[in-house]
Amino acid sequence: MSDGVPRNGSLFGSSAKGSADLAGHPLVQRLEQLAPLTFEERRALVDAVSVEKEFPRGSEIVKQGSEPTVSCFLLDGFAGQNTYLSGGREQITAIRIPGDFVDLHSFLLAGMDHSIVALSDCRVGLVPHTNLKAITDDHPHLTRVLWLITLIDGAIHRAWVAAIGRRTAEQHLAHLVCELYVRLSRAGLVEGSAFTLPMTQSDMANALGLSSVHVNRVTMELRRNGLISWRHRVMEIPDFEKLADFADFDPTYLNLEGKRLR
Amino acid sequence: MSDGVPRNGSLFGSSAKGSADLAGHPLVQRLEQLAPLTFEERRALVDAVSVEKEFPRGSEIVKQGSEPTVSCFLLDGFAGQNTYLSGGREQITAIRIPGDFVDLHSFLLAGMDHSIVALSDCRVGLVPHTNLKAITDDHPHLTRVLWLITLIDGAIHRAWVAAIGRRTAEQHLAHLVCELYVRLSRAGLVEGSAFTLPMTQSDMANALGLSSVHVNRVTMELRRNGLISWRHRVMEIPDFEKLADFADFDPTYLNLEGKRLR
DNA sequence: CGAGGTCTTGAAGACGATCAACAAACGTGG
DNA sequence: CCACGTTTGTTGATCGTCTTCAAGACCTCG
Repeated sequence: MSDGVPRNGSLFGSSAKGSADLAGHPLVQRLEQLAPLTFEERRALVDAVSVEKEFPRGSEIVKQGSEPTVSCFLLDGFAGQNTYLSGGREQITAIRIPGDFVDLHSFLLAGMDHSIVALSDCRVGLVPHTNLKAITDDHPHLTRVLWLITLIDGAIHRAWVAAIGRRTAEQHLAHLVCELYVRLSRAGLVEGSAFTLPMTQSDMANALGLSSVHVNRVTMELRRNGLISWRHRVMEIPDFEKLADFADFDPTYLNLEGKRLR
Repeated sequence: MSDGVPRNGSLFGSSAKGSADLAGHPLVQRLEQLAPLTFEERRALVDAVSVEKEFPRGSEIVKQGSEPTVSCFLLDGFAGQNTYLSGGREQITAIRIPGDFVDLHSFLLAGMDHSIVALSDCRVGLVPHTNLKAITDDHPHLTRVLWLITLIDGAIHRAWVAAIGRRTAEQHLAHLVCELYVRLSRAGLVEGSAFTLPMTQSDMANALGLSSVHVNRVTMELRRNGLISWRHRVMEIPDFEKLADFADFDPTYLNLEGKRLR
């Protein structure tokens, strides 16, 4: 955790709130997309958030090698899970969007194997690990839903390994755009067929394991073929089916279907 | 779950066992490398295993697209998490060794986004999801350890994304060998500086996202430089430090350190 | 209006894929 | 134990994708 601006006064920070509000909390909304929660579970979840913090674009929200005692929930903005290698090489291993529990895994993992970097200005809710510990002691169902969140992260990683290993650069970019489109849809952040994508082509290159020059060329090729239009931080997808088809995109791994967890 | 030979009579299958035995169960051993367990927790874990099954090399232990009601624990042999794409392309996203809880994630995930394929003859213990459900209802600490196992899997996936995206083929192969060396050491499967690796160069190619021809060339280059000798299913590492250095291998992600979870 | 970041384009070269052929190892049955 | 077929490993030649380096155009924001 580095140079963010501490902030209090979250709309949902206090325990003295009515029950109606709880369903509107971004954390509750996200988890209830996976499984319904009881009032007590919502309460426990909302109360687990301690403070909010803001991070300017480019800043490190969590540092590789550190051992955090809180986990971050992304309220606003895009962030990247960034692994730094020797020789200045870096690789983004996941893109985090509003509503994502960015580093829930740091609750149990010993040390951070990657950084969390703000890809745009970010607003983050902090959840102390002690609170997560309490939740796992008292709320088995809620624990399973939290666990599930990290399992979906794992599935996304697998999809990335397959994409980077066996798809062409063009297909890979298309696949990532499909993934973001579906996830942002779920988060209510797609308007029509377009969404705001604050990442630069160079950020994208770090996510795809390519050079920024090649991302540029591949982007232009996809534009030429009418699969995407990506300009001025706006990604537009004229025909999602066509793009998904080209990318060989199968959304199974995003776990949209759900499963009875209670 | 396909054509395996069902088998009963596990040494630890019955509930009527003495307490001393439990610590020797491979499942217990694996979890206790991460955190100590109470007697009740060991009991619950061992009792969760229903039957054992065997799978010949090349067979599918779990099928992509299926919705398993049991999870598999690998007692013996090597298995690969294999993602199949269109056009016959395939990518291994993780290598499973004896002691690994191969598809624990299928407990909560809706459908399998990948297959589990036997890379050698395998012996597997089956754990019904209903039993895992019971564990998560009654044993918070044990639940956290199981969760942690899947989080380490996620960390391995991240390391693979970084390796495949930003390392040269030579470094990548070296990195994978380092990973296997460390994990097999923990499982007590390294003798001296060598271990049995039942995978073919072609399997390795599927894990590295390369062609088998190139894996062969890279292997020979590493041999020429004295970093590995890999022949007849035996991988030998004359100087692990040297190999780790070359591969830019940092074992943090394997979570060897541990953390207080109780 | 100017400066720094981002995008675009070109040219050259490295890395890895593909195709093809052969050698070595393995396993299976006679 | 050997013969034979199959799988796995090895090598060469050629091709394509993506990288690197370099320079210029375009934005955006102070």
